[in-house]
Order: sequence, then structure tokens, then C-alpha cells
Amino acid sequence: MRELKYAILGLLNQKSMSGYELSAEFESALNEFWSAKHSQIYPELKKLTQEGMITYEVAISGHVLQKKIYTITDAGREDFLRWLAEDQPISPTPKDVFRLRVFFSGELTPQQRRSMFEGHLAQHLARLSYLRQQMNKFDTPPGSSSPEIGDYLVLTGAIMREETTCEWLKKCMDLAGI
Amino acid sequence: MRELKYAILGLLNQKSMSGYELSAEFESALNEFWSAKHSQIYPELKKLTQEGMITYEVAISGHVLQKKIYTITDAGREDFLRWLAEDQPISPTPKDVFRLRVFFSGELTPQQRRSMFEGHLAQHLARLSYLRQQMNKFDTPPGSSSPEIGDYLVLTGAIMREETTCEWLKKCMDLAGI
DNA sequence: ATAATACATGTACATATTGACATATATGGT
DNA sequence: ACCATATATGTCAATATGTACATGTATTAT
Repeated sequence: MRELKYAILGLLNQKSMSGYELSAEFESALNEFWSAKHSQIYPELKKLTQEGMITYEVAISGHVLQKKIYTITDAGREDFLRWLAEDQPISPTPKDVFRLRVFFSGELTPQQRRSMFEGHLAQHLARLSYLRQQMNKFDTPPGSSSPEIGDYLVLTGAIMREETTCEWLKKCMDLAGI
Repeated sequence: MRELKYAILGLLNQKSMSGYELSAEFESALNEFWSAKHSQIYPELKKLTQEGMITYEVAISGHVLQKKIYTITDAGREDFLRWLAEDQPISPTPKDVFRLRVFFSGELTPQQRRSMFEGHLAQHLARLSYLRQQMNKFDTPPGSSSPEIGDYLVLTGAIMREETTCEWLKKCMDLAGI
């Protein structure tokens, strides 16, 4: 547990930054596998500071606006690397409301089913298109010891996942005869 | 929101059953896309009863052991069908601790990375094998208006998802040069 | 007989997460 | 000048979820 803790430590291990910047990272780089609102991030930063995992310095944006730039400590880095190297069983399959609906979709009329699958397919195709465009940021696949390798691997996985989801949705429409 | 509510109503719409049996359903049929412990189910059943969505009759197992058999009401069925037919945007990508680790895997030694990917691949292959065996319960693919269609569609999706995950893990080992 | 496991229902506490509330400065465009 | 949007940090309340606590009966194998 305490996954948010390690997500934050991992990001601060890459680069010192403010809570606001961390927030932005969760909405961009980590978006395909983790999320956190600022209302969860700020309290966690406070806790991590108290625990000695991170420290901060106050910087000024513009004339007076203060921001706290957080930096990981040696203790924090140690804890993060211990967590990262830990052997852990695969987590239970995550909750998925759409699959829950599909499970009960026998109760829908053919028209309703059609609309459900079509709507989702369109949204997943859009996401897939966005992810493929994201892939362009890598001119060439990063080497196995490049700092970008993790980013590249999860993006590859996200694209494969979306491709399969789209295939599945098409198959559903086919099997459900609509 | 209130997804647990609709998962329960959906199951009770198929068949009246006790909290214990509902619990078992979450661990078997719904396992690939939803989960709930009995400590969450029993309070929700109480709430749904108060809301008039379900009713129960007390039955006796053996000589004295009481169990409550819950049945969906007309109001409950109506609410469930309304929810099922609702147009809803795709949910944000679910949290995935393993992908979080992969994102940071540049910090690991090649040996540690190898062990991480291999361990996960073995577990996903086992799950895939189990799911394929589950598929045998369908002698022939259920027709589009069969009550089993939802079950069949989600199982198909679960197998496709696991297959893709396994492919991705192999690709990761390849790309990370281990 | 007895022991292990399944059946059966509940509560209590801790943690995780989201949405709303609350406030204030900085910057870029019109 | 003014407005919209982005930057910046925090709290609060509600909901969701999981682990542990708590209790008792039924069935099956030894």
C-alpha cells in the first residue's frame, strides 16, 4: 500500500518539483496507470515531509507568489528503491464499470447495446489515436539503460491495451449481433 | 457512482440470493472486473433494503442457522435498468501498480528488472490458462439474446486482455534487453 | 467423536479517493 | 484596464474499500 507515496517519491527522484507540477505529472506522464488530485497530493507531501522522505525550499513565482519545491532525501530514495525492487504478486483485476455493464447487457435492447458499444469504441479509438501521437516524442526507441525506457515501456503497453480493447468492442458488436 | 449498488441489483435481478452467495459471485463470475468483500456487501444490502430497492425473506439452513434471501423489487429493477441504459463516458484508466513500477524501472539493475518481468509473466500466464479453461463452460457460443451473452462477452474480453498483457511483458523483456 | 472447512452475518477502524469549498497571484490577450 | 486562464496551496466532507475483529452453525472427512 501507500502507492501514492511511492508514485510521488519516484517522480521526485527524477526531478525536484512543486505540488502543482506533481499534479500536472499525474495528469500527463502517469495518466495511463495512476491518478491523484491535488487534494490528495498536498496532504501526502506534508506527511512525507514529516516522515523525512522529502524536504522543500520556498521559491517565488513572479513577485510574491510562493511555491514549495520538494526534493527527495536519502532516506526517501532508499525507501523508494526498496519498494521498487520488492517482489509483489499481481494485483487483483481492477474494477471496470464498463465491463460490469457488458456483463449485464443481456437486459438491454439491441438498439441500446449498439449505442453502448459504439459510444465506447469511438472513445477508445480517440484515446488510441492520442497515444500513438504521444509515441512520436521518441524519435528512436530509447536504449535499455536510457532514463526514458520506463516511459517508453508503459506507453507501448497502453497502446497495446487500447488496441485490444477496440478489437474486443468490435467483437462484442459482432457476437451480440448488432 | 454507487457501482456496488448496481452490481448487487444486477445480480439480484438474475436470481434471488443471500449476502453470502452474492459474496461468492463477486469472487467468481464478477472477479474479472469487480470485487467486494462481505464487509462492504452486508451494509450495502441493509441500505438497499431501507431504500426499497430490495426485500428479503429469512430462510433456515440446517436446523437453526438463518440466512436472508434478498429479492429485487420493481423499484430496484427500474433503477437498475435506468443505470444500465445510461450513456456514460469511459472511466479514467484504472490504477495499476505494476505499470507504475515499470515506469520507474530504469532505476533497477538488469537482474532486478528481469525478475520483475518474469515473475509477472508467469502469474499472467497462469491466469490466462485459468480463463481459457473457464471458456469450456460454453459448449457453444451463446446466442445474442441468451442470458449467458454478458458472461461470454466479458470472459472473451478478459482472455484478450491477458493475452495482450503477456505479449506486452515479453516485449518489455525484449526492449529492456534482458 | 472430532477436526477442518464451508456457510452465514455482522461491526469497527484505517486508509484511499473524489468533489467541493476556499483563497490568492501571474500571465497573456484584447 | 480588464478578463480569462494558468499557477499555486490548502481544507473538508462524503464515499469507497480493505483488514481485522467477532460470533455462531452446518457439513464432510478422518
